[in-house]
Order: sequence, then C-alpha cells, then structure tokens
Amino acid sequence: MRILKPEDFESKDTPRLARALLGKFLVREFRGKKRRFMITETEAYDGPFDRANHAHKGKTSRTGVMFGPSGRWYVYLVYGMHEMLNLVTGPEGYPAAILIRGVKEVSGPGRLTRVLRITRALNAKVFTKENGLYIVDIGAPVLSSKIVATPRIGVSYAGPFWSNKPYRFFIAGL
DNA sequence: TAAGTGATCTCT
DNA sequence: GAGATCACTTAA
Repeated sequence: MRILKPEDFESKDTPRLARALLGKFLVREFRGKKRRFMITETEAYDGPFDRANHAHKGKTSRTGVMFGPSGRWYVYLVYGMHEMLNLVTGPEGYPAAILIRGVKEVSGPGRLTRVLRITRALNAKVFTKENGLYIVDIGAPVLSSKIVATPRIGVSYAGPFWSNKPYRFFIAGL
C-alpha cells in the first residue's frame, strides 16, 4: 500500500490519470476517525481548451488553484448546495482537474462530499495525510475490461465537441 | 419534471 | 450592482 503524492499527478494526460484513479482509495480522516472509500467514478477536465473546464476562460479567484501545481484539492459549490471534489492535475500553468464523482457505496459527487464531510475548507489544500484527505494505492489494479468511458455529465453548455468527449470513467458492475 | 440554493461571472 | 448560469439531488 502506498500513499500517492502530489507529483504523481503531474501528467498532462488528464483522461489517463482520471482512468487510473479508479480502484484507488480515498482516505478521509476527520475528527479522529479514518474511513476508506474505493473510487469508482471520475471525470477529466483537461486544460485551457476544454470548454467544459471552469478554467478554460482563464484564471479567476475560483479557478486559480487549477493553474497551480498538481496534488491540490479543488472544491467548489454548485447549484447553491453541493460541494464538488476535484483533484488538480498537470504541471504548473496547465489548468486541469479530475472530478471525483463517486466511490463504492456512494454515488454522485454531491452525496460523496456530504458523506465524507468535505467542504470548501479543503479548497486549495495540498493532498496530504495532514490535511485529512488523501489517496492510497493498495496495488490492486482494475481490469481494463471493467472500465467504461462515456461523455461527461451536465456539460452540454460546452458544445458537442467537448461535451461528447469520453472523459467520464467508471467501474462497471458494482 | 422541477424546485431548491447561493457563489461566480459577465455584463452594465 | 443586477441578472443568468450552474461539473446536483430529491421528491413527486
């Protein structure tokens, strides 16, 4: 078992990283309790040209964290009530992130953050054990035949080219 | 199918 | 400052 490091997400191949995150475990240490959840669904938001990516219009106070180095959390509020958990990827200056949409037994990005008690307090925090939210690899890769890729959810505003890209990944049959 | 909810961004 | 929009969930 290995705790992943910020440098493990420096690649610009965001879809590949998103796919590789499946089967890893999200570990939440909160108020003295530690819980592990297997990541089962992710989405890639890949760089400045991806029109579905919040950062495609440039750096703002919200999206600035995506332009920084990999391995930070990007947490934002959507629809007035749901916090979304993303892991920033790519080298400094390349805005990209992976939305963690689901873990085993918890489907949906809004429910995930509610169950794990994740809020914007974690936004821009480095992904470490000290911050109470990190990822471990238990060394059990997911069979590629079990991984399904589809278009991302809720991004029709990005136009057909970007909204149809198969940047959503999940483990079939859970 | 649509309401709920508030931060963010794009105009004035 | 106002108005539209939004990487969702739940109840009907």
